[in-house]
Amino acid sequence: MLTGINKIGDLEWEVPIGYVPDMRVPGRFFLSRTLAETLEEGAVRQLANVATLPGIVKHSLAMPDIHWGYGFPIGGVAAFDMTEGVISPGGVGFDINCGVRLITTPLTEADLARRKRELIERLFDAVPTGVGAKSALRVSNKDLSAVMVDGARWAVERGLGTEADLVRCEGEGAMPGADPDAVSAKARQRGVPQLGTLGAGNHFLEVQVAKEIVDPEAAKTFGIAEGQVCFMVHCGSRGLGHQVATDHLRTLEGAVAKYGIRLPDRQLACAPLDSPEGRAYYGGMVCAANYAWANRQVIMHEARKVFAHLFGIDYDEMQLIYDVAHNVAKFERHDVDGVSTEVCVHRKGATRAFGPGAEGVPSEYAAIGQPVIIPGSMGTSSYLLHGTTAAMQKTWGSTCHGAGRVLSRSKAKKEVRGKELRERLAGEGIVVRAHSDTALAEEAPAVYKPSQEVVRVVHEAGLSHIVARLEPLGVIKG
DNA sequence: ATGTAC
Repeated sequence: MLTGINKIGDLEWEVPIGYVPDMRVPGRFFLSRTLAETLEEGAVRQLANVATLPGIVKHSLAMPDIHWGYGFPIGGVAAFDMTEGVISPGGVGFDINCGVRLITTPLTEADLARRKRELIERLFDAVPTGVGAKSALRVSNKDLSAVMVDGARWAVERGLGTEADLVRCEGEGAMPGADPDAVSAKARQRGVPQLGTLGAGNHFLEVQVAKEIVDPEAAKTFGIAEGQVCFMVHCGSRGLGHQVATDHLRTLEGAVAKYGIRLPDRQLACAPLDSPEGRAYYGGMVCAANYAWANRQVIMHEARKVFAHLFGIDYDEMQLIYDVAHNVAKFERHDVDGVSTEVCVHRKGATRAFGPGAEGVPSEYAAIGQPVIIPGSMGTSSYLLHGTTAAMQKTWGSTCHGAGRVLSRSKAKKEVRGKELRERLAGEGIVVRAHSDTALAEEAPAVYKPSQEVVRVVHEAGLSHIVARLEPLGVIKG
């Protein structure tokens, strides 16, 4: 699996120039021997292919949850310079701004005890789930334009959250540069009825307990303590983001020839950052990213109401720790050979992990670094970490995003029985609520790389440091 | 991930 790849550190590997033709920079990825057993040769080739793109700076990177994706590998990170560089939907993913947020409650596991099943049922009723899920919100086309520009703020201004929530979102829950004109009527049509819906696949809303505090100082700063019940929301931009990606891929496939870009794989369709096509994709992508932040904000609001009603606690006692994007391209300033330089960082299945003092980290967290939230697969631990200076130096301030899939959905359906899985998890005290047992089978823990191993690698490689481990108590899924 | 296929 690692033929032609050089080991350059305990957990660090280099894909040399020449691994595929026309590489401009080497590839680098972070992986343990254990994870190397499931490394796909195709994903490494994709990492190398990304290194052929114009304007790529330093390295084509991948995190330990690397696996095969559309064009770029999932777990991939790549930065492009502002003059020669390109922007590529394949480097972001179809689910633009898929991401995670983590919220604390004042409850303990004992407080939930007999009402856990009821809580999960109420959450399942309050948050629409499933592929075609429709929202209870009535969003007009004009509202949608505002959502695409203002992101999470749109929801907060309508009473679906607090100002404090916004400070605790990456980029305060919105990115600049939204261009609603770069979002097609079809994308709008898909987005209007879906704001505040969870979706399907690996998306979830999970009730968890902070089982283990690894870094007490950081935990205190983030406001989380051992034994505390939390909940986590993992979802993205739904049909709107998917449509934005699909629409712009088509125009960018045309742009590749227009700008004379040679690609080893047409799935790497891209355009210069400073081109009409590249700017249009960026503007549309930002709209979808902002929609996703509003989406997670609305879902958190609905879940807070359920907790407040069921347990008689105050809305404000449920504090957002942070919200991270793990599928997005952003303009950021980073050190390039000792010079602070603006680059376009693509993170596809990778989480920003800015370290202490970095610009963009909320002031209350500045001494620690930003919170990094890594969801586990169903029934396995999730992790709260913090960003590091090493990540700033090695990976454009990036770390992993979770457990990569190792078994396809079709294989999972053949090998796992959803009903048995649900019963087994119930035996472990984990209440699962979904529309179908088939949907559960596709998301069985066995079809994912072990998240604790992925997290161990980023922790030991210094790309982010573990603050707390969270165990699932109950989960709602599509 | 996704009105799970143009």
